[in-house]
Amino acid sequence: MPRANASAPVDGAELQPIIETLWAVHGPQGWWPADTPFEVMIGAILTQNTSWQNVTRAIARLKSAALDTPEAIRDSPRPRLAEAIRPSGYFNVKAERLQAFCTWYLEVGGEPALRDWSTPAIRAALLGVKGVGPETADDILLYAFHRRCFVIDAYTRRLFGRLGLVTGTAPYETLRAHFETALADRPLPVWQELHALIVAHGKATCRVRPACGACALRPQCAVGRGMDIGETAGA
DNA sequence: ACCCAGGGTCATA
DNA sequence: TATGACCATGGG
Repeated sequence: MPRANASAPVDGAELQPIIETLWAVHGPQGWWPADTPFEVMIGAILTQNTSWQNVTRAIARLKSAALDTPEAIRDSPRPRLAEAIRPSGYFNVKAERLQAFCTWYLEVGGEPALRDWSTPAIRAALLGVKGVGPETADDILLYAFHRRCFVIDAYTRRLFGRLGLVTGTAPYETLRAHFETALADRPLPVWQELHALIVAHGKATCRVRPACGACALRPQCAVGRGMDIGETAGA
């Protein structure tokens, strides 16, 4: 089985034309879709393995229930919080995660205090909160704290795995290191926009069943050129 | 009636 | 280290 050069790390020179193509096709995304940094953080937890549309419902319900501040979420009876976020799915699990997060957030002094923390310090602290894993932490760092952390999500694994630039199943930290090296000399907005563009492309084109016929990246894509990268799923 | 969605934790080997 | 079970709603 040809592995399509799958162990090669992402390279800045290879990344640039991909960014330009995605930008040309999907346009500026303006992520993260939220009004405040705190809302970004809540949304990052609510969107775990869940469509964003369901998350917007949950956030609207949090606002109507006056559960849109860290204090209110922390102090709410858990069943009441869970009911408010019901549309996001996993509502019992996520209610516990939101409260764990808000408890931590208030303990450390919120954004005013966290602004002065180094990126690795915030990241380590976030990962210490039960229910915050690497992707959620990097969402929060990139879009709420404006730090240059690259988010590895299912869309990123799928797209770049198919492109043949990474092994899609590689450990999170391996992929993050590859992308962060490739983006090292790029400014924050490029990091934010690239992740958003990857999601847009993953929804519109590089879906589970890919629409290669309509894909602008096809010429530079291993799957688009008909290579087998080990996705057995195709029926 | 499926499959999928901007994951994470915990138990098991 | 690496799988698998579990969590649960709403759209295609």
